[in-house]
Amino acid sequence: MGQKVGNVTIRVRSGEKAPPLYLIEPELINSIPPRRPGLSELLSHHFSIPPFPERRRRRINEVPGPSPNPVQNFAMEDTGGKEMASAEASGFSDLSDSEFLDLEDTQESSPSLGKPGSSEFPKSDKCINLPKGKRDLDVPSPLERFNLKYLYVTDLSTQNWCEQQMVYGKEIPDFLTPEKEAVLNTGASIHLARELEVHDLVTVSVVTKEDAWAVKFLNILSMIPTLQSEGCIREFPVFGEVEGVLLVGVIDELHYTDKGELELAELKTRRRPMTPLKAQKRKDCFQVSLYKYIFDAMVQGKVTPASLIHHTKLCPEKPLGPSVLRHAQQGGFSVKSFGDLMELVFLSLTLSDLPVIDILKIEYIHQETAAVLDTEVVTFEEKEVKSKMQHYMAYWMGQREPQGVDVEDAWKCRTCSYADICEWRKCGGQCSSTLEPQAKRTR
DNA sequence: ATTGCTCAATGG
Repeated sequence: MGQKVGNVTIRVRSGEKAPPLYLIEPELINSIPPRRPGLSELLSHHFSIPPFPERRRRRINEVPGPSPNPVQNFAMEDTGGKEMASAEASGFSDLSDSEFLDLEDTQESSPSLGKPGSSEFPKSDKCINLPKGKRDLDVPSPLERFNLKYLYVTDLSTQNWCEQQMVYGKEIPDFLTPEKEAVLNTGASIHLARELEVHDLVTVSVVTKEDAWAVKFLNILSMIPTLQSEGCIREFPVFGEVEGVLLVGVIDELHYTDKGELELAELKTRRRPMTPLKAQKRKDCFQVSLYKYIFDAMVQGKVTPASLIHHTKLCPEKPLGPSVLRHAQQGGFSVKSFGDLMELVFLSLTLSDLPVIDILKIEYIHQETAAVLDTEVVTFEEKEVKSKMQHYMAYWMGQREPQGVDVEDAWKCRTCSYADICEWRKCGGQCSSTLEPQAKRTR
């Protein structure tokens, strides 16, 4: 059950000596160029580059599945796994509570991140009278119901597309048509190829959650200097508290422009050579806006180790696993515990003279031809983004029921796996069965 | 789906 042993990927700058072990789906192997040329060249080869035998690996946790993986197998340290499991099961352990006493710092230093009243994390069952949002305390919030300690950025952008669909996706595993799956795989493959243009990937076996996060931290530590020396970095991890909920994500690409502005570039690949619809753009704009919001908070010191620990229930004292430790030392970081590394990341983020993100750019390209279909430069509207986030988080905190799409967006249901069972649709879209008749839309 | 019950994203 709880054994989370697995592998995660670490980003290694090109030119390192560590023999790169690429984590690639077998079917993606052909898409990996031998000398990492640009995307267009890659695509022109129609994914027919000879495979690299040593790269034959799947991307992530290889464990489950009928056929035993030839490559991996992390020695499964049961102790680690079970410790975690029990810690998680208890939800809010007294132990972790005691470590959050200095959370005031977080709050004080983060006026814009997390709203004022957000110190009211569900403190065990002590929050008998939660005034806000008239939430029924007998009913667990969606966050609790799904056992989520944090959300992904893409959870929120999916929520922007259709909240009801996102909810169904959490409840029921999505059923994808082969066509849809192929589109997603191609998209993932293109993104992977682009990532490999700027760095190699190496596997690191992890035993604990702390290890997995440590790898994320190592990636941040190695990417910041690259970025600051005018390099382009891809797949930069971000995390931070937003409206009382921890949001976790990965920025596609960051680089400085000729003018010295820090630009976020998000690539969206499309099956058909059409410009994206408004709804698609709206969702993608929201996604990159969230990235900026979180990244800015990180470099401004508003994302503290304490807040991360608070949400994730990670244990700073936990020693790093051998594999992770090896890579840390290889990177020149003299750290022993997970907490050490976390502090180092905090310092690196805040003391590297990283600016906030100046430009948000989204590029839509055709999967088959790599033709640019559209380029969107997003204006970051903080107020708007924030109010959207509040709206979405209100659902997660159990302060309101989920909503489906508005009538004019009903076309989205055409490709939705849950259309047949969708309660929102059954109610004719606007009426929400259990809610007061507030058919007014908020968007 | 690939795999989750947390190592996010892939697209419509």
